Order: sequence, then structure tokens, then C-alpha cells
Amino acid sequence: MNFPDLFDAFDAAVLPPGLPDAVILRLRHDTVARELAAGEQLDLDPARAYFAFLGAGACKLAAFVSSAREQIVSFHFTGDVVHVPAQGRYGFTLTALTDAQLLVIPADSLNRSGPDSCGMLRLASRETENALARSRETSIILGRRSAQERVASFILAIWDRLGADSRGEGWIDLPMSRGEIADSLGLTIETVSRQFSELRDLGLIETEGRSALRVIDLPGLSRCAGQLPVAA
Amino acid sequence: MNFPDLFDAFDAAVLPPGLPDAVILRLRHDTVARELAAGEQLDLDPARAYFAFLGAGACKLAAFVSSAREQIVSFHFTGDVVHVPAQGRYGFTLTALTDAQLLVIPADSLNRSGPDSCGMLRLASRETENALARSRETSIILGRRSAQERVASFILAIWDRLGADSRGEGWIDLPMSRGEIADSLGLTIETVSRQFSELRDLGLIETEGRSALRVIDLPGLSRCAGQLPVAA
DNA sequence: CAGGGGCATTGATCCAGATCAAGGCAGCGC
DNA sequence: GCGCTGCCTTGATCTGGATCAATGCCCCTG
Repeated sequence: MNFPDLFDAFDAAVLPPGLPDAVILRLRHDTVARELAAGEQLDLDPARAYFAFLGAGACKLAAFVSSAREQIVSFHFTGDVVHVPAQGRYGFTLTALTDAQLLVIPADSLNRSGPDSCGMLRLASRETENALARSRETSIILGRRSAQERVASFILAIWDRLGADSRGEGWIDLPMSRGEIADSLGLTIETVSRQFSELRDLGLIETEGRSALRVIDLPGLSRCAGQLPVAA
Repeated sequence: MNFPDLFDAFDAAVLPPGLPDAVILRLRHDTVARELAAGEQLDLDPARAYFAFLGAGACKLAAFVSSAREQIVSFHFTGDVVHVPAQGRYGFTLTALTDAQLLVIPADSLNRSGPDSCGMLRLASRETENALARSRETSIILGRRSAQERVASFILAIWDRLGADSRGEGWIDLPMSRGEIADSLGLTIETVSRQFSELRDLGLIETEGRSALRVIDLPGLSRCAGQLPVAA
């Protein structure tokens, strides 16, 4: 996918209708297309914030906490707009999980004031708000839930997002490794693996190889994801 | 503090300069002043998102996870703008920790489009971005840090925010209980209490009664807050 | 198709923090 | 001032998940 096609996809999926041509042209001028191979990291100026539109593929947004381990803040898939913050106390990186196509938009360029650009500001505000909602949900999961609840929640979230897309019969291909799942849930690889096994033994999911996954019992999985150990 | 004074404080501290009078008047019209006693909860329409300007006092923003325990998303103090989301998967509540004065602004009213209101949109966007940065930092703390690191981080954050305000010699009064600290850090009351004791024994902080706190060794506390158990 | 490297699974043990269980102490009403 | 109530602290024990340690199994390469 080349720049014009990517930009068209972005325009159609994300941009509010009725923006003045001049504004769109300026945005087009500020925007850059990038293609990443699986595992490759997007190179950005750490002093600036960006939005990235993911035209194809999957990626992770991660904070470097120490050399040992990173905290994955969110996973993103085709069609998502990712908010990449400027470096504050932590540095953030956007890394491709599969080959990916993206449009990189400096946040400044959406935030630039001007009588015409309200639509852009609205867009920036909305996307930031989406990111905030996701992040707060992550906080809740990390603060208050058991390993099983975390893994079940993760599977449900992926299922919501990828269940429709992938190969038939409800099988999906996880684009991330067990280690990356662990880094997003605040667990270790071993614990994630054990929880997958346990959910399989409970008959809630089915797995095949490293990445293929199918949800068999959605309500059951929701039940696993739902409650605190204390119950409610 | 009455509505006009509160609004003036809000205008001075938060609103961008140079907004047209009409826009300010409209905002003033949409905005409501509320006074909360310590422990009282702000009653809002759960279907709508709000911003709240905290003119005086302290409050907590919490998500209800189960009847047993809530996850506190953030603490806020005089001068803060709090982003209170609409109810999604979780319901959020804003509760006063001390007697508090606040201005409640429906998010719609900042987001309303119009050629004049770019300044408002910019404001909404900026405040949402602040909330996002705080929330992501919370996620990192909850996902990857030990009890001691969490408590030390918490004390440092409070210290940054309240160290200057309160009574002399660097003593500050914690407006929240141990239980609330625990609920914000994903720990239990007992663990929080033990960590306070341990930091006291290490000579990093001093405590007096339930709520008085003084930081003695700031660099030492930062060191405690900083690293993973693995070290780096 | 054989070999090898890397991720994933599984098992054994350990430990940080939860849970359970007493006291202790500040602040309040009487 | 005295007792009461509700936090807070401290101690003892328990346990979920981390850590340590082998295999096992994809998948890629030659």
C-alpha cells in the first residue's frame, strides 16, 4: 500500500467529513508513511508526541521500565489510531508485531490552532480519549485481578478485535508471543502459559501450535474474566 | 468560595487567554459549582463525560470493580482538572477526600464545534492528554513494581504535589486513608502499612499520627521507587 | 529431511504479599 | 475524662504467582 492509498484509508476511516481541502492538504503534507517489518521499531523524535494510523498489520506500544522487562501499554490492529506520547518519565516505543503499514502524524499538526482546524482538534481529542479509556481499563486489570482473570480478559479483548477477521471457524492467529502477552498483563511467560493450559482444560478455548486460538465457550470465558477472587 | 470566584480561578489557571467573550459566557452557562463534604460523592449522569476543576480540596477518581474493592484511578488536588469518563465497562465516581469545591463542566460543552471554540477543544485535548499520561504511568507501576516501589512512588508523587503547600518543615497531611492508598496501588492495607513502617525504619520518611508525613531522604526514597527487584 | 535455535509447556520450589488475627491509638460523643 | 468506634500497626500463617530447571515442539535453514 502506497502513501495515497494509505491516506485515503485514513481519510475514510478516521477523518471527520467536511474538512476544508486546505486543512486536509496541510495534514497530508505533515504526514509520513512508514512500512515496518515484523519486530521492527518505529523511529521517532522522543521529544514529540505522535498519532499513528495503522493501515495494515499489528503493533505494540511499550514503555521501557528497565533493561529486564518492558511494560506493554496496548496492542493495536488494522484501522486503529495509536497515541504515541512524547518521552516523559518513561520512553515509549511503537513496534510492529507483524509486517505493518502506517501513517505517522505529529500530534502538533492536529493540534495546530486555526479557525479551520476544529475538526482536527476534535479528532485528536477523541483519539486521546479512546487511548485514555483503554489505559484506565488496563490499570483496573493490573491492579485488581488474578492471573486467570487477566488472561481471560486478554483473550476476550483479542477475540472482540480479531475474531471476525481471521481464518474461518473462529480461529484467530495471535500476532504476539507469550512473552509479549505477559508483558502486557504484568505476569510472567510461565504463568501465561499455565493459564492458557488451564482454560484449555476447562474447555473454554482451543489452541493449536504457538499462535492459533479459538474461543469455544464465550460466556464461560467472560465468567472467568469477570470476578475478583473474592467474588461478588 | 462562590461560583464567580471559582470560575475566575478556573479562568486564570486553566483557560487559554484570548477566548472570545461569547465562548466564555457559554461555558459559564454550562458550568455548575458543587461543594462536597469529605467523603461525599459527586453525583453525575453516568451516560456523560465531564471535566471537573478542583478549586479547593482533594478528591479521588475511582472505578467500581466489585462490591469488595474499588480501583482508585487517580488522586487530585487543588487546581487540578479531572477527567471523569462516561460509564463504559466500568462506572467511575469522583469522591471528595476533604471538603472540596469544584466546577463541573460537561465534556460536550468543551467539545462543541464552532469556529470560535478551538481554544476549548485544545483545552479538552490537553487535559485528556494529561489524564492519559497519568494513567499510563499508573499502569506501569501496577504492572511491574514491588510493594516497596509502589509505596515509595506514591509518597514521591504526593510529595511533589503537596510538599510545598502544607504546614512547615516539610510535613504534609495525607488526605487519604491507608485503605485508599492500597486501592490506588493494587495492594492491601496491611502491606501499605508495613511499607510505611519499613521506609520509616530505613530513615527515609517520618510519620506522626495517621496522616502526617515528612520525607527525610528524598534521593533515598527515589532510589527505593526506581528499580525493579531485578535491578538495572 | 535432518539438525538446530527459539519459543512454549510443564514440573518443583520459593517467596512477596494476601489473609487471618490480635492489639494499639487517635478522635469523638457522652 | 472515659469509653467507644474505627482506623492503623504488627504478628503468624498461607498461597498465588515468580523463579529455577528441564524437556518438548514449531519452524526455519541448509
